[in-house]
Amino acid sequence: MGTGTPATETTMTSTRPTTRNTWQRAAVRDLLENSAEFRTAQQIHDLLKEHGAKIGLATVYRALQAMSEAGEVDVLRTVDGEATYRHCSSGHHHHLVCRSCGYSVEIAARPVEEWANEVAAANGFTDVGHEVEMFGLCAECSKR
Amino acid sequence: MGTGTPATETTMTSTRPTTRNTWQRAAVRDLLENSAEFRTAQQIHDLLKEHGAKIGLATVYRALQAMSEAGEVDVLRTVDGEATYRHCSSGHHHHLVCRSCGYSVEIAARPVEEWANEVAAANGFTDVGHEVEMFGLCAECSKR
DNA sequence: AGCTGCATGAGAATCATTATCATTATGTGG
DNA sequence: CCACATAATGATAATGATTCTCATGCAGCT
Ligand SMILES: [Zn+2]
Ligand SMILES: [Zn+2]
Ligand SMILES: [Zn+2]
Ligand SMILES: [Zn+2]
Repeated sequence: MGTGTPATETTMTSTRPTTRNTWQRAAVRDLLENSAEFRTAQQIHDLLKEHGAKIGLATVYRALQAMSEAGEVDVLRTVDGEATYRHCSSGHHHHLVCRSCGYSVEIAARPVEEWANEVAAANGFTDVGHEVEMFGLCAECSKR
Repeated sequence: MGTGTPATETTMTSTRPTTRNTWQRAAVRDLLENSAEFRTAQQIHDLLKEHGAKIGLATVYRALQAMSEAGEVDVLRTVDGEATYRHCSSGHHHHLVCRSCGYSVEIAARPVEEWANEVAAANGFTDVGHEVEMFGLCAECSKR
């Protein structure tokens, strides 16, 4: 996987990622950083509006896209294909998600990582990645 | 949630799922059983038409939906949320999929199953299931 | 303050999937 | 073999999420 490098060089002044700081993106980021649940773009949009933010839906989508490309958020698909986003710690990890309330826990899976690589190699595959997600009922939701 | 139970009882004769055998469904089933790749509904539709079958796209979707509910095929989502289908052996298993040609291999993961259960229990989760899929380049596609 | 260009927002446009609904044909029973 | 009840089909409209368009706005810099 290559790293996207914007090549907008004019002279030799600034080589910044040319990404601007708008309150809209900050709002999306803040909301995600204060939630332990996976949410859809539309849910996020609704929540922001409830908080009085006058932000467009397209902007939310763009912010989420940018953040996911930057590795700031993880994306999961619901059974019917909807994308859900959650702020996540950097680095490789997986999730244990409550299928009732959306609460999720990040989990490391050292043994699985190795197993995955072995299986891949044994089948002649290269450049292999994997997706491991677990769904269940959290302790809270189990008490019902 | 909940299990859909067709309640079309007339007298007390047959409680069959009242599912009819049409050549269209047979065609979809046949095509899938002769392929080791995950395909989208539209790809399947195209392939069928190329084979001279005069079948509607909606019918393909319905056939796939029925088959997946019956556990005859597995469904995977591409990164952009498209559903792909493949005929699969019955029983729990996972996949190693080529992200270039779609070729895939079924894999058992005994160790992973146990690991998953442990992690789930350790976090107080119940009724836990998991999704484990691996994506890479198959031996063939790697030679390029 | 003045510029430049990415970002925003409202709505149109896509695209996959589902719903309609009139028509066809499967499975059954006579 | 024929008639019937009805699930299945197919052409098309509808839905819903995500992306694109483009005129206007604003962040970053001089
Ligand atoms: Zn919960
Ligand atoms: Zn991993
Ligand atoms: Zn391949
Ligand atoms: Zn498993």
